[in-house]
Amino acid sequence: MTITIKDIANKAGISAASVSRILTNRGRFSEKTAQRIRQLANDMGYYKNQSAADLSQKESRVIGVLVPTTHTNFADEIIKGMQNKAFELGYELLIAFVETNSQQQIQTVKSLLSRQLLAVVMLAVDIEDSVFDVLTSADVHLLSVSNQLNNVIPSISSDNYAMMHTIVDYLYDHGHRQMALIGASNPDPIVAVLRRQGFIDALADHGITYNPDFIWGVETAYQTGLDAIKKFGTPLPFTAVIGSADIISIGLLNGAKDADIVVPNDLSIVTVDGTELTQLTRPILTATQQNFAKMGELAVTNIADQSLSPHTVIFTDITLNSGGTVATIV
Amino acid sequence: MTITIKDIANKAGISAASVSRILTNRGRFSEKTAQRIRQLANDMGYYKNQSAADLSQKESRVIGVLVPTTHTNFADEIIKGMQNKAFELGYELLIAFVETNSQQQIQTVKSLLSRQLLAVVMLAVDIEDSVFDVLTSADVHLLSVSNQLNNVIPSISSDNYAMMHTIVDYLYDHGHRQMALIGASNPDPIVAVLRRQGFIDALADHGITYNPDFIWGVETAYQTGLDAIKKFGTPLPFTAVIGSADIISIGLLNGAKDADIVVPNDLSIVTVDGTELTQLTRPILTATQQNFAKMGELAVTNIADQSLSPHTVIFTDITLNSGGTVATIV
DNA sequence: TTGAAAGCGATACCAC
DNA sequence: GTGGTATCGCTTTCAA
Repeated sequence: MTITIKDIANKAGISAASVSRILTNRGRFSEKTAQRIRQLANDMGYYKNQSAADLSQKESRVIGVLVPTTHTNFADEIIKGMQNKAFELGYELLIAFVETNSQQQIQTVKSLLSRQLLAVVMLAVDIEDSVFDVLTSADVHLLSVSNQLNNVIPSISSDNYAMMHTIVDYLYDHGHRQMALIGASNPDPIVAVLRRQGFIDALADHGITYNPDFIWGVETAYQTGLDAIKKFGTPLPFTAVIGSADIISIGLLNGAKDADIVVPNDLSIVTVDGTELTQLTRPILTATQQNFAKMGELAVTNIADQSLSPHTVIFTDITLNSGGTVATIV
Repeated sequence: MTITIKDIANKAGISAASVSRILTNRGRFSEKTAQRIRQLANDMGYYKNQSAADLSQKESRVIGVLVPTTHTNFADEIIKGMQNKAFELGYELLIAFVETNSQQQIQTVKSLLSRQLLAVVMLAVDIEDSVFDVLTSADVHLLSVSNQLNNVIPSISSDNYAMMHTIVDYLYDHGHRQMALIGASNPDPIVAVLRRQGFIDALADHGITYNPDFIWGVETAYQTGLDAIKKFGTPLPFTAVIGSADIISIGLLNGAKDADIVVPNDLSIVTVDGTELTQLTRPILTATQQNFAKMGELAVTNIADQSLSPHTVIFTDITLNSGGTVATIV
């Protein structure tokens, strides 16, 4: 049988109410009995029944997190950031992985919503409409991290539009004039739209008319990078390429290797994300690193602050880490 | 205000008890009213308050999962396996990431235990003793996945001892006589012990006396692989090396590249784990692939079956996937 | 087949 | 400071 505050109260000869006050550090009580009770609770191996606590309290301190199972290796970093902040501020994280399988997705989300949650954070999740409806119809706060959903729900992400300017400027400064963008051709997530537009506009700022053929690739996948090299053939019609995710860029790098294209001499690569993966390649990938841990922290602090409106858009900083995949063209 | 079964009951003109029976599919009720109630619940946007349900039921269907934040990229695969099975059998997963920071670890585990859990599954977690005590003193079922903890708690993993035989045999058949094992020198996790012993015994089976120097490296980290190559210098005193995790093997591969050691001609590499990472290298890593998804599924089914004793040890299959990192020596 | 009522464990309000 | 008590939402006997 599990131990309840009542058990503790009985043994200590005081009321359950007092035990509750002491164990939660709320209201008034004498430090003397408090000591005794805390000791007793510990000795008896007491664990709060959180379900009971949740039930009797109106406000919940649990934040649901939806993580896509499609292996985005930065999800861990965001979660880590969230977890640290949550720990610090006394919140709890309830993490749920969502499959692409929509049937299961709805099920998962519904079971999430069955816990009274303070908010639900979606990590780069490309939610299906049906699931999104479920989410919005339930009245929890929603927050999207690393994916912008303009004016629908608040979001925390990098400034994807500006990021492309940073990259294009960098490549331009290194003498590149012909550039491609791989893996951001989805019509769907706003991130892709912003990156495309940023890419095009940044080129225009340098007086370069973009070549629509050079924006290619839909899936955020290793294969997309491999395929891109195959598609454009040798010699490549551009001198630099931007991979819209680390995993894509690794595909580009290996695809180039397979086709005897030497990086960076024959092809320069800049990747977006800058996770640990970028350190595993030879040469090391030059990357615009997103601050995922910060996104996670901000997610929690903003939820705690209640400072979110559907129009809230928060950007975290990005850093350009130069590796060995960009050559200067003379 | 949130909608409760009482609200539904009122609107439908029946009792809350009936609504509960219908919505949980328990006990008797007429299918006719059931239809009506289900429809109504849906229309009203009802979500079960799981806390209340948990509180009133003795038995829980929630499985806690402890995942180490130290990026082991196979944790995802195990979780995916668990999640699929859990979904199928009607269980819920409560995933908690645990930091190496012990203070936080205890906190996290305690908050896990505050939910009444059916069981706690530890994924390759190297639990600190203090945390382990907390876990065992609370009366939940414990299960270790991908890490054996002989005779203390039940476990599901690969047969690490046999796996080393498979690898050594494979390398021996390819003509190798001098082999090293990198990243399994920890005294601590039993997995490391088993791998070392398997390695030594497998060599002995081929009449090879092992060289203690050739078992080296403690951390399961990229850097361990890099360092190993540096430590042994050129030319390497062995022709083949076994990396005790994919990330280590990638370190070995890049370390070799940096030292102008050609893989596989100058050095053969076999990696343990066989995650997607192995596909990202050039050459592709030859790997003994563990069946992580299966481990996850078995974890859930065995918890469901209640068939676990502290001495239970379940092995899943391993496959040797030949890539391009093993050469035949003549 | 359905309803009334008694919990489940913790919290919070209100007296004392 | 401390103790009684209603309450949260759901499940589950037990009667009807």
